[in-house]
Amino acid sequence: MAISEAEAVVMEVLWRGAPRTAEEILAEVGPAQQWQEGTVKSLLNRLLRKKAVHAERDGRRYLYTPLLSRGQYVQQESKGLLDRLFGGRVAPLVAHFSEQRKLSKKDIAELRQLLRELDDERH
Amino acid sequence: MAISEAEAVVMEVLWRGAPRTAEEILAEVGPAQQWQEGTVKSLLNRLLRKKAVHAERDGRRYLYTPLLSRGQYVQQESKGLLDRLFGGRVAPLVAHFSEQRKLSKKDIAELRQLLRELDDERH
DNA sequence: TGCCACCGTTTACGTACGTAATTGAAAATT
DNA sequence: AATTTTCAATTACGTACGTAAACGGTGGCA
Repeated sequence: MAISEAEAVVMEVLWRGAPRTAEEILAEVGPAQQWQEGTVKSLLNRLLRKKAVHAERDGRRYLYTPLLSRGQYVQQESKGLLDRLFGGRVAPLVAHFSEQRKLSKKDIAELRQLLRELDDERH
Repeated sequence: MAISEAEAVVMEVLWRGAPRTAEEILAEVGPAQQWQEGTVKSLLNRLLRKKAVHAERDGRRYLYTPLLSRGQYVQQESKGLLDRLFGGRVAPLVAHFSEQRKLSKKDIAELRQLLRELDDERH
C-alpha cells in the first residue's frame, strides 16, 4: 500500500529526526497543517499498519521511528511519475522543465557539475 | 479537483488522438487495463465533471475531447512532486536518479545536449 | 483506594477512487 | 408498432484518505 500525502507529512517529520513521540510530531506539524491530535494519531496508526514506521514503547508513550527511508520513498514516487509521464527516462523530464523555463541558474550549474562528475567517474 | 490515476489513463488515450468515442477509448485501453465498458464511462463522466474533457454529441454517441492538455497535466504533476520532494529544484531530482544509477547513456547524452542548447540560447 | 489525566486504539464520517451493474432513453430491427 | 439493441447517465459498493471524536487502559495523585 502506498503512503498517502498526509501520511508523508508525518514521515517527513520522522525523517528530519527520529525517534519522536506523537506529541512531538503534532507540535511540529500541527501549526502548519492545522491538525488535531487525533489526526496525527490516525496517520501514525495507518503508517504502522503499512509497516512504514515502527513504534517502541517508552514508558507510557511510544517512540516512532521510520522503517521506510526517505530515499526509498523518494525513489518510489519519482519512478512512478517518471514512468507514467516520461516513459521512464530522465532527460525528457528535464527537457520539460527546461521548456517551462523552470530551470534556475543554480539548477543549470549543478546539472553541469553533475555531468562533469559522471564523466570523471567513467575515468 | 485532481485527475486520478485511472482517469489519467483515459486522458492519455485522448491526448494520443481526439476526439474519440467511449467505444474507441475502451478498445484502446480495455485489453491492457482489463476494464469493462462501464468503467470507462464512469471515468469519462468524472472527467467531464472535472472539466478535463469536453463531450460533443455526434448522433447517438458522444465525441470526447481533452480540455486539459497533456502539457498542463504533466506540469502540475511534475511540479507537485518536485515541490514535495526536492524543494522545488530540478538539479536535486536529477542527482537523485544519478545516485540510483537510473541515468541511461542516452539520458546523459541528451542532458549534455540540452545544456549545450541552453548555452547557445544565452548567446 | 478511588478518581483523574494522559496516551494509544477504535470507531466514525464524508469524499474520492476503482470498478461495475442497473436504468433509461433513443435508435434500429422485425 | 412492438421489440431489441445501443449508448450514456445513475446508482452501487468496497476501500483509501483526511479529519477527528469516543473509548479504554494505566500510572499518578488526593
